[in-house]
Amino acid sequence: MKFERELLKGVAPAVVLEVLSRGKMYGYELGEAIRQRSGEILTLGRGTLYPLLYNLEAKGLVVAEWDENESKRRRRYYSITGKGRDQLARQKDQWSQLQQAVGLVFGMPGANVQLA
Amino acid sequence: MKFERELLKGVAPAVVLEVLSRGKMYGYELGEAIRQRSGEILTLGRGTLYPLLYNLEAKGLVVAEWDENESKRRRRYYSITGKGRDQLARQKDQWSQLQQAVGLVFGMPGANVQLA
DNA sequence: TTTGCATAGTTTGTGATACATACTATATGA
DNA sequence: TCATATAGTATGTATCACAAACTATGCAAA
Repeated sequence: MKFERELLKGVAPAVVLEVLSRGKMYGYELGEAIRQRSGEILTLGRGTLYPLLYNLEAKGLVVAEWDENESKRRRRYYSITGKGRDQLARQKDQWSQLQQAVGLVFGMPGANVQLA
Repeated sequence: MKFERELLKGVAPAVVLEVLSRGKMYGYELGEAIRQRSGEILTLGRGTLYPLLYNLEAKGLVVAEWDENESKRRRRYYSITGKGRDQLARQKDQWSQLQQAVGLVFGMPGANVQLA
């Protein structure tokens, strides 16, 4: 599914953090996981996903480490940090609010989703 | 409500087109209408709304005309075009899909909203 | 009268970022 | 050997939300 470019903006970091909140992953694996978990709808290209990960790392929301196994192909594993979890909770809340607001404007019912 | 800056991206044009699809409005009025219709959640500043309208006009999705009444304060009325309505339908569909995809990733239920 | 507030629109500059594309490189199976 | 899938990096482009500063009008209260 090819989205209008800008539509994905803003929600992409939250999606990455959400998937990482269930366990560490390396970049490529993460891209596949997002695709599968979103019902094949969200597909982040390399040029989107990797810079996004660098950005999250720079903000201290994830930490990265190279695969300790030297013999295999080099993989960089990403884990979410405590700060990342806090940020994720805020972003999910904001997403929920945005969803509700846009639902009201569009006249879509049933956009009232609760978070934990 | 102050959203994470980027979260609003992409959906803003659709919100504007949606509100305009119910009748012509001038910029300031439109901003207030969006705020009210979204349950006071979405507030587009002048620096967001006006450039957005210029952009939609340049793309032929809306047309603008100055208020014919000379004596009053100048107001620029915007109307949605046929092309704008087509675009709106596509954008609403994309929003619906994105909502569903993100809902799946976040594990939120009830994100299956139908469009007409 | 003048002062302040709400209305109304324009313009500029900043920061952020999704994406395409091109590049290097490894593992595996036909 | 060669194609394909995997894995990560780097660069350049286009887009856009927003703050802030600016001009200007209408109206009501001090």
